Amino acid sequence: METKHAVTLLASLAQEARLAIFRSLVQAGPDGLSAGTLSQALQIPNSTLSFHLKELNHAGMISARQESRFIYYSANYASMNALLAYLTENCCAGQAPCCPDLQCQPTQTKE
Amino acid sequence: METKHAVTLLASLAQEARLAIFRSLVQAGPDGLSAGTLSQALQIPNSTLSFHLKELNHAGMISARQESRFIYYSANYASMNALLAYLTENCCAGQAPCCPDLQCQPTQTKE
DNA sequence: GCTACATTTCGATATTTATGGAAATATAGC
DNA sequence: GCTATATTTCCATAAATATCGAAATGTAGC
Repeated sequence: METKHAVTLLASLAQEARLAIFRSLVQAGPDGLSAGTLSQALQIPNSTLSFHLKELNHAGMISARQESRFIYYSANYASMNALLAYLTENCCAGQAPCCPDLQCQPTQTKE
Repeated sequence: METKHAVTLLASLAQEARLAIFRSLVQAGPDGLSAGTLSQALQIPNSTLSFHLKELNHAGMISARQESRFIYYSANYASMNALLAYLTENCCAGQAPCCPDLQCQPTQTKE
């Protein structure tokens, strides 16, 4: 992953409303939730929510699909994984287990 | 973890220079690197670097320790783990394996 | 094509964040 | 306490981001 992309992904999550949106979608699973459902559940005005959904979608953190008059948003698990792997990449220069706290064991750098 | 703290942690990483700093520290391991070493390695002016180190430190993403005239900064692995766990918490409402892509298997919500 | 509903875009404003030179502060050896 | 070095604070400026009402756009059923 490129650094700039990682920054974009992180920035898309580094905002209270957007983090709440993303976590709701993570918990909702692959089917996701409609914009209206999110607006109601999180008590965010439509225009504000739309702005944040656009940020997350543009970053690639979530996906959108149209279904009837609704637009369903869902978490992009692949992006989340790539981000987590990037953050822990080459931890301690590969000298495991120097970071015993790490629950995740992402693969070493591949590119 | 509280939402606001998670946002602070994410925001501390959502900046190109800071992400580079953090990843350098992750790779350096528990001993960390001095401010001067980072400044030189990443080609960041001292004042700018100091600003970013403060941000990371204040967020709790890194730690600082004085040693002689140098200040060594190191990645806070516990914070990173907590953040990763928070992001994937209660994924798909616990209906594994609905998100087969997830490499990480963080514990379910505990609080 | 009219109506109803879902969602986004526009626009103006307020707030936060990033940058880096110069000056200030801290630490240590002599 | 003087000198050298490491790091931070101060400051002014520039740039990016968040908010949300009102208006516009899409979608579908009749």
